[in-house]
Amino acid sequence: MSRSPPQRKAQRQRTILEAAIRAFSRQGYHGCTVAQVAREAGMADGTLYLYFQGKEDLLISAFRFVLEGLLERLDRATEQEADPIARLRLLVKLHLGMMEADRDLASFLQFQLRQPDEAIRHAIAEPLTGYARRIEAILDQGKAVGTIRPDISTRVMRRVIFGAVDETVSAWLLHPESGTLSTRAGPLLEVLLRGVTRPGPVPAP
Amino acid sequence: MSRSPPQRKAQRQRTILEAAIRAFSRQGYHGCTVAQVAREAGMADGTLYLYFQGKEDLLISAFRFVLEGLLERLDRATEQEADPIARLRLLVKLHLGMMEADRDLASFLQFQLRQPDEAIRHAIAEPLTGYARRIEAILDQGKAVGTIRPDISTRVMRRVIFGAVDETVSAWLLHPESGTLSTRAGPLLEVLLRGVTRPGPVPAP
Amino acid sequence: MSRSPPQRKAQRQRTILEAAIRAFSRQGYHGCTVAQVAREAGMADGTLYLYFQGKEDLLISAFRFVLEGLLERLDRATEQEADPIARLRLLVKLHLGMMEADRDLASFLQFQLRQPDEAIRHAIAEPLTGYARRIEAILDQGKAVGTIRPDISTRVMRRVIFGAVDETVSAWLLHPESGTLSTRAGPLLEVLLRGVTRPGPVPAP
Amino acid sequence: MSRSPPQRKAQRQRTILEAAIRAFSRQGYHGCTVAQVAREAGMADGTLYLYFQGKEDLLISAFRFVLEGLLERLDRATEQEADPIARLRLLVKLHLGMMEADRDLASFLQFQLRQPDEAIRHAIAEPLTGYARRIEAILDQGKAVGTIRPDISTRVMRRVIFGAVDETVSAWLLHPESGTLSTRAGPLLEVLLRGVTRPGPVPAP
DNA sequence: TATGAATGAGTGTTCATTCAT
DNA sequence: AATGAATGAACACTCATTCAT
Repeated sequence: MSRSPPQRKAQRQRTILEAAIRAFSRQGYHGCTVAQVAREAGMADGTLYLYFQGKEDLLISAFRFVLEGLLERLDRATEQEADPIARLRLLVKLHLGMMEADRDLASFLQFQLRQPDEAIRHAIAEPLTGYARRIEAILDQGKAVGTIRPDISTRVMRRVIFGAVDETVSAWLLHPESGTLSTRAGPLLEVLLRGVTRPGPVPAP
Repeated sequence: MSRSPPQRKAQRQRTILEAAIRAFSRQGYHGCTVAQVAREAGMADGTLYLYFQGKEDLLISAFRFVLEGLLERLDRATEQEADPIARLRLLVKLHLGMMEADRDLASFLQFQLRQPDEAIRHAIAEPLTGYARRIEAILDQGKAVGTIRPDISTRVMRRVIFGAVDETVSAWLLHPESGTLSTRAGPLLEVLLRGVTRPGPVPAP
Repeated sequence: MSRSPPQRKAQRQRTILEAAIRAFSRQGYHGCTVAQVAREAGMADGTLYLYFQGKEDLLISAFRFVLEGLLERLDRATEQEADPIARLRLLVKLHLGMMEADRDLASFLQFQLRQPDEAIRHAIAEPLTGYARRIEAILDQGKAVGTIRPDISTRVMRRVIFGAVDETVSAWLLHPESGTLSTRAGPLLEVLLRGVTRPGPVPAP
Repeated sequence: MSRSPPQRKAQRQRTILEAAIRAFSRQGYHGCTVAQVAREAGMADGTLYLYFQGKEDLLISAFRFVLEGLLERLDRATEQEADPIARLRLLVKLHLGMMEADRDLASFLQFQLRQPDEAIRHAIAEPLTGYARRIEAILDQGKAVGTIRPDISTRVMRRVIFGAVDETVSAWLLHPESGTLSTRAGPLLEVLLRGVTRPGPVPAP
């Protein structure tokens, strides 16, 4: 039974985006031709242009598709958990788990996301901000209940968390032989939560 | 008085690399033509090829040039300091300070470094590893003297530190209006050293 | 009440041709897509191909349609008039009047007719020749009754007349602000009939 | 002996323009690829772009090149002649002679000049106006000395002359078998000067 | 009969690289 | 050593045409 037209169009777009993610992650946005994406999607070159404005639109749409998918899954998974620390644990574990489950997607996100092109950066700013807000909401909640330290700006902590997770994924992609990704969640969280120093009086700056 | 030939050649290469860094940081590696780099360096297109193999060699050489310069300055500045925690503080402050002092260089490093091209990644792996080793050396030293916690793998902690610093610089580049970079060193280090949680018994996972 | 099939088909073709004339006149044959013609005609792209072989056939058919319509109307209007000079006056006035009445059509004829493509030229040669024959018939008739000078080849005179009218229409299309087209018929005819020189002995060549 | 750089550049541009005129005249602007023009000029595709902005600039530049060349030669030839009628004769004869001498150039002018594209039309308007001004100057001069009739607007007469010459050239290009072009100047001028009617009282409209 | 999604050949243009001067 | 004119391979994108529905 064939789907109704709008569903068919959405399905087609999804097929193309998934092909684009695979192609871009393997060869990079600039190292990849539109023809290769089309071939990966099993279509003719021209067909892509029925669904996307051009190559750049393909990249931007792929980012939004991926990021929004991640956010949605994170939200669904963390909404049950009330405790901020537990939510943070969940978020990091899920993030690492999803990256490990789809290596193409992870590679796409880690290595294609930092495009120097202003237009691209602007277009993906919103979903990225969405991710940052999730972390900050957890931290603020933790401050409210007293489990997150109040003396540090939420934004600074968010950057540490985001940067640490990001770097962990990148390192795993570059050296996959060094082990699984999801098992790194534990130690990573331990450092994020308690710092690198042995408990005791902090040395003065 | 003209310099001796080898010095003259090195000087010329340096001029070209600095031009390349400016050009790449502004327009991105792929958004930039060799002709633009040549113009920025005040030479003819063909001249670049007397000093570098091609565009890619230019990028790789620029990375090495920048990274080795950074490492050298970090080494010179931290060699005096014996205490691991103090050295870590110094390293982070210096890193942020150098990025703030040369925005083109910072932009170049943050946004051009993650190239999906395998050849490029391979070529810059060595100096990047050098940076990682500096951090790990400090951490190991700290473990030895007992100020760094021994229960977490050095590599995991290094990734957290590197990722956090990296993300902090990126955020500053994307939102320069939000303040100076070097003043962020204090809170950032505080989080890295002590974690995001309020001191007390850690909640069980 | 629906028409009989052949009439319906002819009606449909006419709709398409009129749409093509509008579209081609506005954007030019090469600046216009088949999709635009279809949209102008209120049909799907593919439908055009049920009535015409392709884009070129559309152009050629449009030319024949327009030229044959013009000829028919000219014939109907001039058949009553017996005097050659009067018929020539009528023909020029009608031509200008028809162009003025349908600017799209005029634009189409003036700017699309001279196609460098050999196949197109060949295909529209016949109706164009028909127009030339009308003028020549009038001139020959004038020669017969003695009002047109016999010392000049009919073909040369026909070219002067055709060229002058053609240029007048073109100039009006390019500079519509300079006035109405039909009022130019009088002076134009005066020049064609009596020349640009003040009456008197012609200067020797 | 090699020429100095500016001469070399101008020479190169000229080579390209002459190749473009040949290619466009044979296949039409739209039926011709940039690669074909390059091949005709004996260069690589990319070389054209060192001298012209693109295909459209090539067309516009070719028009200006041709028209300015024609005007210059017309001016040089007619400047000696003082009598307006004689100058008009000269102008028409020269025009036909130049067209006959270079069939590619004639074909290019007659069939490519009427481009529906607004930008192209605008760009070639100026040299075309120059040609019109030459004719009008002669006519006004004739009115002043009394050999051109004063009762008809100069502009109307100019259009008749221009249109008649234009149509004569076009007809010769389309039917080259019907004879030489320059011998048509005499009868053509006779009609333009004295009209198509046998001398005598003009029939009332 | 009518549709419009899909096709894929075709083209203007860019740009890294070379090499004669 | 330095130049910069010349090259030509490569690529994003268009659009006339087809055909399954």
